[in-house]
Amino acid sequence: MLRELFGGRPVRVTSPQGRFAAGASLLDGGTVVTAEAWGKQLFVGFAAAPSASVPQEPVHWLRVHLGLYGAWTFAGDGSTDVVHAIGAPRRRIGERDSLPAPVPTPGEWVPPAPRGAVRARLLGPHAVADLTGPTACEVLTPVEKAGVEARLGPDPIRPDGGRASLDAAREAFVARARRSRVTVGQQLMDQAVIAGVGNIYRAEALFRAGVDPLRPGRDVPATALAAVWDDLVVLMRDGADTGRIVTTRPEHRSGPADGGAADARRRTRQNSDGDPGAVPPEQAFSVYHRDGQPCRVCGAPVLLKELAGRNLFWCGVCQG
DNA sequence: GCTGCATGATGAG
DNA sequence: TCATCCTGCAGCA
Repeated sequence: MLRELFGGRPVRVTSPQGRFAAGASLLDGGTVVTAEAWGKQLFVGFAAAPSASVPQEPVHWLRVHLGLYGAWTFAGDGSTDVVHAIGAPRRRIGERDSLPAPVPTPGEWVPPAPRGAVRARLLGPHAVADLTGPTACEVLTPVEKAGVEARLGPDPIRPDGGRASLDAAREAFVARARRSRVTVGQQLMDQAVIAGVGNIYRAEALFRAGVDPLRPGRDVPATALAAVWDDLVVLMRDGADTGRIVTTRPEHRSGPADGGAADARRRTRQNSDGDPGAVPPEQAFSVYHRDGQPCRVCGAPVLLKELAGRNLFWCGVCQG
């Protein structure tokens, strides 16, 4: 999307909040030539100057990691149809903040003032992207970027998994997880083991595979780990497509009487919540944030335990 | 107005 | 294992 919004033309890069001022000045006036993701990291490639014919190799890479509360919010003149936000904003520019209505004459579009603590702002002729609250926002050289990527595990969303092939990526994940007696629950959160999995996918993928998250990685059968990988390939790509995480199987989604529905809505808001066609938020997860409620499959109460500083949710029966 | 919480990661001890 | 970084918002007074 950043490519669509800003690609090919010089982009103004600023740091309204000020904490990214030095990096912004390095990028300001450059051209976005590519944007790619590896796990939770976003890399935006900037070429120094626009050029009509010569293919542009990035000289700077903007590395962004949203972390827990980082978010992108987007606004534009309406000439490009984009989502309003990515990440953890409880607001959407297009909803509450209400953008200036699409201007009939795009040339006169004026970007809205930055709202909140905007670390970085990318501004093109027709659109603006504001970054708030990231864990990481820095400018890297191509060599530094390669160094970051070398430390990341395979990524189920990437077409080749970030390895020679998707099969090779799966094998790398399985072998790495079975190398250690660290619990598989912790390993799924380790970006060097597998990139891109967070607390939701960790809990949900292990539930779907019937794997006990507290089991040491080396004791989990390779077939089970391979199944977890294959499942994550489907789940995470679907999530990337829809901008929304849904991990329940249709037959396990309960009706409106589902306990804790309001609670689930409050605790994890996602894109397109409220969309009549979408799976309602209180039915999107099997175990995540469902502690104390009955397992959708067996009825046993969903368990909660703090593991390495993060909440782990699982069913002690289905994942026993 | 204040407090606590959140889909993360890092560094000290 | 803990503190710390960072931000916005729901839930409270």
